[in-house]
Amino acid sequence: MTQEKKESETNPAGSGYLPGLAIDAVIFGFHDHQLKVLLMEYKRSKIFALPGGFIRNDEDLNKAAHRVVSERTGLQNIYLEQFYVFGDFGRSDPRPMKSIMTAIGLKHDDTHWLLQRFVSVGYYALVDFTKVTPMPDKIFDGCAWYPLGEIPDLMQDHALIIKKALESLQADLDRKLVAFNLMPEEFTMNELQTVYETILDRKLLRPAFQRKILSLGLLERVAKKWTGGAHKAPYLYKFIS
Amino acid sequence: MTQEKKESETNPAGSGYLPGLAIDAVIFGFHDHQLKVLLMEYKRSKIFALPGGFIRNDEDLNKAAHRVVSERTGLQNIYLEQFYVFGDFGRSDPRPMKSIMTAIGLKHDDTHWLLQRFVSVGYYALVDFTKVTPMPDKIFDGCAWYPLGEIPDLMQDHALIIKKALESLQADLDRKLVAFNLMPEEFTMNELQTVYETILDRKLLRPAFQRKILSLGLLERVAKKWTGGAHKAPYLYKFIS
DNA sequence: ACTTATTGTAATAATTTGTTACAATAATAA
DNA sequence: TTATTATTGTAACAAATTATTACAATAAGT
Repeated sequence: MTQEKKESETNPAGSGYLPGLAIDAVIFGFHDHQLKVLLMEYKRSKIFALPGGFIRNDEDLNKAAHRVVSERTGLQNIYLEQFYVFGDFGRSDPRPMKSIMTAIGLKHDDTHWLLQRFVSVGYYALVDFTKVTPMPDKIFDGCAWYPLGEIPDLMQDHALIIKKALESLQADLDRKLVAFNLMPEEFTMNELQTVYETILDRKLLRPAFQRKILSLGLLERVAKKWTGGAHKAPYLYKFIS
Repeated sequence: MTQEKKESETNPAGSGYLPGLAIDAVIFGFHDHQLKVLLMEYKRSKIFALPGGFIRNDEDLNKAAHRVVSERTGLQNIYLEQFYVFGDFGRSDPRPMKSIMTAIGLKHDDTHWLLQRFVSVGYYALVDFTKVTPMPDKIFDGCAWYPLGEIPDLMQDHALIIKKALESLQADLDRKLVAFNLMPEEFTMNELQTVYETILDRKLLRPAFQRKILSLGLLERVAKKWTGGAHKAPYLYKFIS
């Protein structure tokens, strides 16, 4: 099965996939007190890009997005949110892709489907950093986490896509309950607060935060966590419902 | 110019337009104490649909959406918001379109581009009802307003698209300042409150609403309005910024 | 003038959010 | 063992926001 599909991803006409339509995924993880995103790299030419993919002729768009994110993270059942469609005429600069295709020895002329105009549906994903195994694909031989403050130059409009994804995440933060998807199974209140503060890019007051979060009734106290620090041990919480 | 474009919209291959990608617009207006949407009707077979269109090869997606909405309303500079992409495999039932094409004598077989799978980008528009001149298109010979409570059966997943559009509008209502786009130049506080109540589908308290809206500092008092009613005359306001 | 309906806003109550304060630890050092 | 230190959990209070009640100010009609 995968053989055939991968074939069609590199054939010149792109048969088997919806033409002109792509998915770009901004996969957020939290680690080391930072928000990070998963980026693909074509190492030879140091070209960076968001994880992306195409939609099969018989595949739901949202299913395709889940597939793309699963293929890069190794995870199933990921929290995914459509946030914007990037459809400007000028967004598809074919040059970086062209130089990659030349470098990997993929035969192509200017009519190769990967070099045409693409409209791209932007999704953001929230994942438990500790569970992810970054996986390269056919075209990009690197796949790794980059802190939001240290994003390298990206292909096409991918920097804008990340910016819009972050803005959407910030807006969704209290309307939905998205932040929990970034946490491991068990976490302290302080860790959760740090995630909120990092996403919103501002400090929150500890007592107010704790009161607000606990009042949602979504957290269950698991046990105390001995951190080894010279102070009272915090509770561990886990998400219920 | 328009001649050529209209030609390409009905030719069997759909040349000149991005393949497989469409725009559906939920155009909201407010009139007679009701939220209404603009619907297209093919009168012979009583088939109803949302106003929609396609994206030209050299056209920005958002520009295309503005064009689509302008063509149906006669208005320029419309408030438009992308809200969701509808991309399920099963959403494109070709039968209604087929029967219309037969009825209008458009030659086609099953490979005609209008009968293929489409992914559709959903936009909602907010317009001043009193300024709109509903305009039919090549395929649908009717274009008229329908109150949200009296929407007829619609093609494909267009009922779902309206539902999602309304949910997005509700969510955007206080984060952005969208409601003003539904108002005429000058309006009373009561009229504005009715719009809010209709969108949110719940009653609001008059003093709280007035205080909140005025505290935004976006409204200017114009003059009193003599309604002819046996009571104090309300102020008229207009939107400043 | 008196009545009625509705407006604009003041006054008060309830709720939510922001801030300060402090007792309860877990480790380390005296 | 007993301070000392850092951090946690939460109470207590303050400020701000939002909800509710109340009422004077009209614009007609009676």
